[in-house]
Amino acid sequence: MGTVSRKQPLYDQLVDILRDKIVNELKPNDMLPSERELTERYGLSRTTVRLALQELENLGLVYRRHGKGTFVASSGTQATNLSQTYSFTEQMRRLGRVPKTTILEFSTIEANKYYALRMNVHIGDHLFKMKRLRSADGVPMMVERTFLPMRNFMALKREDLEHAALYDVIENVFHEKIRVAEEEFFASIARPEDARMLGIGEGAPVLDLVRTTYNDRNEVIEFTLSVARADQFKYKISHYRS
Amino acid sequence: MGTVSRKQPLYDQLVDILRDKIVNELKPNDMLPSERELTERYGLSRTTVRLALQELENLGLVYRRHGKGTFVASSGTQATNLSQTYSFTEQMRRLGRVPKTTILEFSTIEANKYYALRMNVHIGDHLFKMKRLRSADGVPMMVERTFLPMRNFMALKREDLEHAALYDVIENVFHEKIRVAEEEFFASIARPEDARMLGIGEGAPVLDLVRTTYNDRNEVIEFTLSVARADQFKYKISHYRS
DNA sequence: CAGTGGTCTAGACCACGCC
DNA sequence: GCGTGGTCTAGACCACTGC
Repeated sequence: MGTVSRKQPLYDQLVDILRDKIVNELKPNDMLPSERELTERYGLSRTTVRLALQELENLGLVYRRHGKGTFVASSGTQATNLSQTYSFTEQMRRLGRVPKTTILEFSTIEANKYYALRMNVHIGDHLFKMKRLRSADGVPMMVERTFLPMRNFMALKREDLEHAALYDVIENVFHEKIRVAEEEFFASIARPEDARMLGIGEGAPVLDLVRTTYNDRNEVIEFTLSVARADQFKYKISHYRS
Repeated sequence: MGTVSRKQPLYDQLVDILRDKIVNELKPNDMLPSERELTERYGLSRTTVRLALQELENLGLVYRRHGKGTFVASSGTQATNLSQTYSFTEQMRRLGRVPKTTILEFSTIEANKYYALRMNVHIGDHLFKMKRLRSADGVPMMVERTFLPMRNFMALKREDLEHAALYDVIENVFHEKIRVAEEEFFASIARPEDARMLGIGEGAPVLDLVRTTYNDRNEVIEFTLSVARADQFKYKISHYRS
């Protein structure tokens, strides 16, 4: 492929190249080069090019039209769009609020069947476990239970997290490159323990979130179960018709 | 492929075959036949088999593990990936469930300030208003309150919607081309009226959705407020680190 | 080691949109 | 007609898992 190395799959490298172009050079509804042109320009097979384009489509960055081409998706309106970022600290700063994180618990456990499956590790593998309360402008916003595989974060100490964002520690202290985070969420009602910490009533609506974060070798480096106050979190998504 | 016809792509037909097996014969964490075995059994190339498996993975029906195999995903509620969701009817069909829509109400109203703002029309403009109950396999799933601008759907009758999906009517009967749908959602708890219709308790968790649909001239052609059972809907998105 | 999914190639033909 | 994305083949080698 000439301009790229081989530590990542070729289609992933192409995703990065095109994502850069989309973000920095192109406008919504601009057309991308055709698949055959990308094939030629980067010396790839069409299969590989299409893999990359499909990933960009899954990410919502482009839409494809049979017979016409592949186009940059419109970013789908900003405002309270929480789907563009996944760091609580970053989100709150962007909204002009002052974030605060209180570490309620920090320990190590061994993965049971559930965690082994979700984090793609073996049963019995060691994990860091932490519980954190996140607030903004002094108002409790969400409770997070986070699990990290010890193999990647051997030297992690509670103090590391007292004054830095988790993602900063992951990237700057442990040099793990975060590539993608998958997030699932569904409505629920507050369990008593969570309700107390969030300052809401038992049975108040909450949004449950499950986040899995991968590094550039496709290993799970973070698994977090969050409970967020429903009155503080709203998501926004755009989908394109094909 | 022998056992199948050619009206659908081969990988889609394989999706149907495997989805049937998953739903009717297999249990969570059961292993599916290997890709090479499927290749041989159905006379397909591995590329086509992998396309089908990827679709099943996107639908949340299976998960894949490098070096081990492809397995049936657990959980009764399949995660619905927002970035590829279109209509309720299509979504349920893709999951192999039988969708049904009951029209509870059909009338016309004049837009008040709120609807005028959300739908980008003038106060007093005429709107169709309908309330629909959506079910899958006989289980109530969500209640939708939908508003359509009369200017685009003059001849719309209740009967049009009795046996066709709203989006089909919009596109095929009124020739409005849907370009994009924006969706906002947040956790809530069931209001008494909705709880009754959905067959859940008052105060049970629900997901509130607000959807705005645009045609290719960027006019709002649909505005819908939905209330979905939390135990039936789960959403999934991916974030990229840049 | 054998068996699994993951990546990749170099083609082919089909279906769609548009001039 | 021509350029676009959509489907599909028949291979190849790599990377991971588990015995």
